[in-house]
Amino acid sequence: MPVSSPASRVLITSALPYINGVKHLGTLAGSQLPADVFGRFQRARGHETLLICATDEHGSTTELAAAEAGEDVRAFCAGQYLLQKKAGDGFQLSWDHFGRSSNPQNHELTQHLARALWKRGFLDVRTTKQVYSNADKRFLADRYVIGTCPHCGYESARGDQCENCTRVLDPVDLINPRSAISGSTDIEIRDSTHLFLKQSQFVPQLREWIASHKNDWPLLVTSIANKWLDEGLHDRGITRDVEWGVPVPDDIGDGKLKGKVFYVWFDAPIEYIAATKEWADANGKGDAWRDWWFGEKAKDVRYVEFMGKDNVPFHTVGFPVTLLGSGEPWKLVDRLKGFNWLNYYGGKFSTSGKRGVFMDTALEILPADYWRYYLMANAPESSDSNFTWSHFAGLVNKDLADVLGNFVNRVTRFCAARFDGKVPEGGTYGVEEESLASELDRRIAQYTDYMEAMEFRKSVAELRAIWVLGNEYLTKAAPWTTIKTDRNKAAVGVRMGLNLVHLFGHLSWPFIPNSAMKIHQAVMEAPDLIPWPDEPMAEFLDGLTPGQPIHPPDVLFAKITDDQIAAWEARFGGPE
RNA sequence: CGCGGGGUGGAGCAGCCCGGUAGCUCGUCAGGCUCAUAACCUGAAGGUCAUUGGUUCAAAUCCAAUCCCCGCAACCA
Repeated sequence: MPVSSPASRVLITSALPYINGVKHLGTLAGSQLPADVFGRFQRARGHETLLICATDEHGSTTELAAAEAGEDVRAFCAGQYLLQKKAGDGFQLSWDHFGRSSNPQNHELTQHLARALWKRGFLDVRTTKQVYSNADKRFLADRYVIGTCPHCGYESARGDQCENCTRVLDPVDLINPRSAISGSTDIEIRDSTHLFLKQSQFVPQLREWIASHKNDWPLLVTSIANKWLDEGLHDRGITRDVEWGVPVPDDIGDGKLKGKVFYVWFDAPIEYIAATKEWADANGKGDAWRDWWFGEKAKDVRYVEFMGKDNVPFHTVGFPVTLLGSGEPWKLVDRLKGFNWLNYYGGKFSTSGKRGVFMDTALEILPADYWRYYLMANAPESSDSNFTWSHFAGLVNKDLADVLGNFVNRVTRFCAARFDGKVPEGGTYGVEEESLASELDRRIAQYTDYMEAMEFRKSVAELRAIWVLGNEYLTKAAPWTTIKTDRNKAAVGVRMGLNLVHLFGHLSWPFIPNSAMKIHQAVMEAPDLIPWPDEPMAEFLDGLTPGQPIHPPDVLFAKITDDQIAAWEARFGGPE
């Protein structure tokens, strides 16, 4: 049967969602959701699995958002954290721990790793020119400086790039520069001292490491990683002149970095580890977190990361350099699954433009499983993919409602009507049933392989094909016909149908956990964690006890109507 | 010539690494069934695989050039 996997412990992280604002479906599709699906799959297979995520909270963007909301940054983050946690729970994201990068565990670990890097000579103190706004009393990141583009004359060019002519800019080149925050022109260039991570020294090591994963990372990931190395890896500033972050300790940089904090992209990935410590602390597990990340005990851990393509450089370059440079035996990622973007009608999801669907509003409209199924069936694996309401409705209506939901419905209803709502007794499985079982053995092995390979589109297609086998079988068995002449024969068809319902509950659980639970409960009590079937199908499909009662569920998946599509296109944006 | 990804029947995708009858889902059309959410099952039509040139007995697949779409370009996260 299914392939066996080498490691018995699986550590899974998904890219940390930025704290500011509930994320849209594209963010969900590219990191948190596939991490959850994969985590559920690994748990179902009986592996010890740890699924970690957290909010990424630091940085000037948060400070400014808090100021705009008129809140203290800490209170602001606490509120946003709860919103994100709630949205994730609503989507049934089964994290073992959902942490916060602002927690003490991360402060401690970030400072520890920085000290290790400093002691080993991998951090440089350098002075750079920064734009300072007197009105805002703060240094401005490049993108917060606005002025006239020296190339094309566009008046609202940002300091990092002109949106009009697309040229890359330096904020000091802008004509009539002003603060994007206050609009003030009272700005000046000041010197500021920062720590730089000497990434450039790690190029050969990184190159070798990335090359070793040529076959188990997606092309997208190795391409992006190699691109950074090929273009010449620059040392990277890892501190910022903002308030909200992990402070640089006094013993680094000979006191020249007083008042500075680490840049979010330095401390955010460290939070993967720190969140694991949060998990251990919260559950009285002591040093158990180290066994997942550090030294000999972590060697049999298979570590898998999920992220959108924007995050790939930080996970293939920045974070590995932090860990390697520390000189300590930290676990590096084994398998890195990167995703392209999910677009909305060909364009970006946009908070300000009110385009697209966000996690909280999505759940107001439809149950989590509808979204989970669609987002994984349509996962942007090989290229960007595109959300449209009619595509979404098509998948939900056809696959979930017609193929799966209706199958469960027709089997259980017929059983209730003609067999007293109990698993029918009588008759024995014959050639049709044996042939179905061996076909399912093949299909499930393929499905399992795809899941293990994290090929989610193909996995869903295989799962769907398995559901279709149920309908095919039932049509051939036609118990509604045979019952007129041969009750035992009809009993065989219905009994097999109910066993298939049971099977579908098991196989569907990673993708659509709530529905899978309902499907399973139609034929018997369901455990909280529905295991992956590893026995031969001939055995599994004989698992229900004749005579036991069943419980036909209500309609599992309601169809999406054309009126709803039209209403949602009007509400969330649709074809231009 | 900045970099990466993509361009395959009406729509969405697989196949490309390791050349050898072009595959899947939706949609369309026809038939079957009537247990079921007007659903399910069977069959059919529909593609010069972006374009051009090359290598080869043979190219969606390898090579070269061109065109188009998306994203990125290091202080946005």
